[in-house]
Amino acid sequence: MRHDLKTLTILFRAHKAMLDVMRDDVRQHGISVTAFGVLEALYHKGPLDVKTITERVLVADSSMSYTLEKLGERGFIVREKNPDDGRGKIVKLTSSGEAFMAAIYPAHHERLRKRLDVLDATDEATLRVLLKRLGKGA
Amino acid sequence: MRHDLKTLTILFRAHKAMLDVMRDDVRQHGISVTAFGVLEALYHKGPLDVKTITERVLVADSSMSYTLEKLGERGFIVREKNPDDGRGKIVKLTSSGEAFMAAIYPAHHERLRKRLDVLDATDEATLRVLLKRLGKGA
DNA sequence: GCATTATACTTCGAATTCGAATTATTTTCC
DNA sequence: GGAAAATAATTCGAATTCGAAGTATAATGC
Repeated sequence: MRHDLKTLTILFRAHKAMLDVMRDDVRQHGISVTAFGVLEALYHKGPLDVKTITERVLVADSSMSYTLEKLGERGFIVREKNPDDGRGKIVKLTSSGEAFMAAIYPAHHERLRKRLDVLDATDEATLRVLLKRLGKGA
Repeated sequence: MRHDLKTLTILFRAHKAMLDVMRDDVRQHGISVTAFGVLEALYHKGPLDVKTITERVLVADSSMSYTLEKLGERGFIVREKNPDDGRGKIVKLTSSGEAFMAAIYPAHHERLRKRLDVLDATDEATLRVLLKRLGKGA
């Protein structure tokens, strides 16, 4: 019990379960989970630089460039030079991207939230504490 | 606190943290996390059919075929027809695969286990219970 | 026992991922 | 104030991923 890695297996399984819900959901709208994550960040936080988005969405820098390119082609975002730091870019939702999220986000949120509701409020809070500790590492 | 999806963010972050530890570790041995997962299953459980491995390793069937092909090319596994079910195959470690795992597994295990040790035994047990509930879903 | 349906696995093509190298800009610090 | 190191983002090629379709075999039900 104390020195096996079963906890990891269970963590990965829970992650996969939630990821699959997300994937099934966003795929109907022709978008990847990563791309959705980008739109979601912008939808909730407003314009952000690429670095900040990447930190939130947890992919490699190069994957983020790819994803932003795709979202740009689709007309959901634009990238502008950051006036405060010439190295960076600011990413914004277009009105089309905004409309897209307004249309699909509520149902998406609802579906995931329902899934989380297998835990009561206390358990959910406990889970957060423990996972945070694990995520931070040493 | 009760109807946001922050718990998901934290879950994904913890998952990513552990995955990155795994990736850094196994990449030094020129192997992917998925391929390592296959070898690990076989190393601990003995010969298994493809379906069983896929359930443990959590990838699409087609990804498993790809991974097994690669592991075969590398001489770490063989696939044999399942005598009890003509549709299936039994996957076995070769002696080379066995030796590979014997060489690298202990340090890998140790590294991950250390990471889990940020939680004490009680917390780890609690985490398992909660994650299991989440993984099962409705 | 034969047709239907389900299951195990593979193949295929396209999308996404990563890591390493590159470019451009900013920060550090002497 | 200029060289060296750090940071932001992109490009590139290769590896891995997925989902859909295909093949082969087994189980089901009539």
